[in-house]
Amino acid sequence: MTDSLSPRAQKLRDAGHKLTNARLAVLQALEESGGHITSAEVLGRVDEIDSSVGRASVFRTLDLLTGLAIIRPTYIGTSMTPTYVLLPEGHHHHIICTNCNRVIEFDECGLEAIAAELEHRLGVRLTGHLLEFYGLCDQCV
Amino acid sequence: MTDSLSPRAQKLRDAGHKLTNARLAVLQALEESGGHITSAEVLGRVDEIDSSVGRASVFRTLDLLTGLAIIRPTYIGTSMTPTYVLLPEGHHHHIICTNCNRVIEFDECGLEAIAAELEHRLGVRLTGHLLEFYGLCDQCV
DNA sequence: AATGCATTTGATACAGTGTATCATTTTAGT
DNA sequence: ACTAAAATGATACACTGTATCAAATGCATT
Repeated sequence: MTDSLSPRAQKLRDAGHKLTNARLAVLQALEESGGHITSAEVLGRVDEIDSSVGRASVFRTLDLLTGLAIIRPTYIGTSMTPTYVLLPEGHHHHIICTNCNRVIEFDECGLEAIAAELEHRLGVRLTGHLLEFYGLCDQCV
Repeated sequence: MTDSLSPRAQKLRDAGHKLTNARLAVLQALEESGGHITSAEVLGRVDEIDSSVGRASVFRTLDLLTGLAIIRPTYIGTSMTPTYVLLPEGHHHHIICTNCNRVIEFDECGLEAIAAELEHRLGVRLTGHLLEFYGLCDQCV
């Protein structure tokens, strides 16, 4: 059967991973979430989608998707189990190897441009990136 | 006494917070760390600096420093207690209000330039930002 | 369609992190 | 020095993410 897969499911398969019920359920939960979702919410949604999916598989899948740059865990509000990064001048840029966790620092200039430049200069293979600004919204200033 | 304070300690005070032993110990631990450090390592270093500092104060201070954009928790490697962010095209940009945790999405263009533009257009007050790329380093490609 | 095998799974029990609570201490302005 | 407000430390707890491993499953091949 040549089922039409979601782009993300296709990406999973292309990377050599099996499309299991657990993984598809997590993907569905993420896609239905609107873009921002906690692990607790993923667990809840997945349980509704397929209650036979185990807790461990959900976390395993989230890690897998993170490694593929399909999702990225981030801190909204309070902190839990982080690696703290000093922001010397109010900002910081780095590449994290998703395989060996090495951190390679560099100076900022462009964005899409710098990605290509970094891939060429450092021999890295970039699959995604995240830019976050911090501060106060108009309701809180 | 007009002690010379570290820039970060000054920032803390300027924001209206008291300079306690616990906070100074955490700052020192962070500054001695080289820039990347886990909470467990902070706890260890702080214990060496001043063993009377309690566990709770360390976490409180880390949250405080995060709110001031002095540090920023991030995931290096595996995940713990995250808010998962979908990366539609392999990347994503947003502002997180450190007070009410609201997320405001926007499209990327510059970097320092876009920060100023966002402050003007959205009425937000930005104190810092973080740009992360994901992928494989040259040893792992 | 059936087979075979590496991958993945789910259940459980556990380790560790971050938090709530609150009486006591400390900071810093007067 | 005095004082009020802010912050602390100790403890006990809730909860998250993980290790383990026998059983199940995806999927390439026949």
